[in-house]
Amino acid sequence: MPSVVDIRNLSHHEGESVRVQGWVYNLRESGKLLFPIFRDGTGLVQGVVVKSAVPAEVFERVRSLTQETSVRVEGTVRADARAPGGFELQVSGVEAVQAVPVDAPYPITPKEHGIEFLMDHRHLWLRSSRQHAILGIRHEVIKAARDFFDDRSFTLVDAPIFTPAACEGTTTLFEVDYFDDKAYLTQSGQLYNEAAAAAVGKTYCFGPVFRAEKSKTRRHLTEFWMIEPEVAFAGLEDICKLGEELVAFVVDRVLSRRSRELETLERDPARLEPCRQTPFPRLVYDDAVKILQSKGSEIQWGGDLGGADETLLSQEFPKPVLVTHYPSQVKAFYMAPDPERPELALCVDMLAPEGHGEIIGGGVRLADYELLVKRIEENRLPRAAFEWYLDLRRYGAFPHAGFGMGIERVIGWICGLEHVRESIPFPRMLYRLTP
RNA sequence: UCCUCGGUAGCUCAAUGGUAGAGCAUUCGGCUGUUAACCGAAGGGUUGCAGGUUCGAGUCCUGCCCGAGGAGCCA
Repeated sequence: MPSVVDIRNLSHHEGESVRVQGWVYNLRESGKLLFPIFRDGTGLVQGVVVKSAVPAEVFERVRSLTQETSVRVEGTVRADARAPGGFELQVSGVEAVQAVPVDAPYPITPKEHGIEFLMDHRHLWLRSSRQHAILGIRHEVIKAARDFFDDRSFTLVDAPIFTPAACEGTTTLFEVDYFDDKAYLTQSGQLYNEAAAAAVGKTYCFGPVFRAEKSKTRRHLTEFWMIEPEVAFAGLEDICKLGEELVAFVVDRVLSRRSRELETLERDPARLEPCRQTPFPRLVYDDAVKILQSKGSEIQWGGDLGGADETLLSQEFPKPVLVTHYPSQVKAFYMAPDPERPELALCVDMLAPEGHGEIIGGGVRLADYELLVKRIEENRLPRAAFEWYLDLRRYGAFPHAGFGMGIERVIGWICGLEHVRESIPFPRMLYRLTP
């Protein structure tokens, strides 16, 4: 029996008899010729069946294959300029593992579909070449981000998903029953990262986070994945550098290893090319506000950047732009103040080009016990839930900084997606929980 | 939560208040190199739900449901 070969590797088996296992992608017919297209997750290959060259039953069996029927195919690999990709499979036999019934065909045809229909069939939509390419790039982005930290002696310390209290405001928390108590799904691993940093110096966590924001925009998910480094004794400049090096590293990896996927997505690599190199442009908040006002934004000093502001600003630069020193009032309670201008926070946001939004948010953490207690009270946060966090300021308080990078927005930017929902296999959004 | 747009065949969409249609998909027929093949034919409808106006409603009105885009919100 011929050995199983991945479609991606068929070109190395020219002239050999091989077996392919996968699914029927499409079937074209031309008189006494059949052109079934098979996919196996590694690629697509065109099969060829000539009626006069095979037993009638084999011809008939291929002819009756329905879209997405799972199959085992045997045939000979041959080079042919007329085949997409230059190689095709001269089919000698096919076995339908499960034939998709004629009266209940595969719903996603190789034609146009609306977003609602596609999202309802997300579990099947993933099989399409475009979604397949995005899955490949998502894998590469995650692998690259982890390699980046692993290669720099960061220790992965996983943060919990059930948490007793909010890292941020309480309005955006998903509450769940926890036996006789309440718990919340984490919004960030950040507070736990600070504990881990005191244990291992340089740490990161990577996992899903949850935000019950009733946001309905192309940049928002209620469940998304964040990679969050935290570095002991680091300052703002240290993590700005870390952030831009991370992003440049990820972009470089995708450009060098996933050019085929970018091509499938019709994403121009030239748009990403500059982002392989650091440094990235930097702006302090004061200047960002001035630029935005000169561009016609309504923003006033002291307010946070709106979605439109972020887009406007990002369009000024070919690379991601780092905005630092926001007013403390628009940032989280644990942000350290700038010693020179205490009304500002030592924080940084990185905005992706082309309006893909904030991809990194972080800063220097408040190390001072008294000030942290004051901030917790000012924000009306439940003190008891933060006692363990305050311990980090009682026992060897240390300056430290870190950030979180939202994986989906990075993928959305790199892939040039209209909406982040395509950057995660099964998006969770305001009005979508299935499939 | 608010604003805007939408819901008609499996899909994408048409249809002055007057017989509900096309393309694709499906099935059948034709074609020995197709490239989202092409050509011909057939089958396929509770027009999101409920009520109202009207001789007559896919179309107008009211309410509801679902979805999309955006806003607010969002380290």
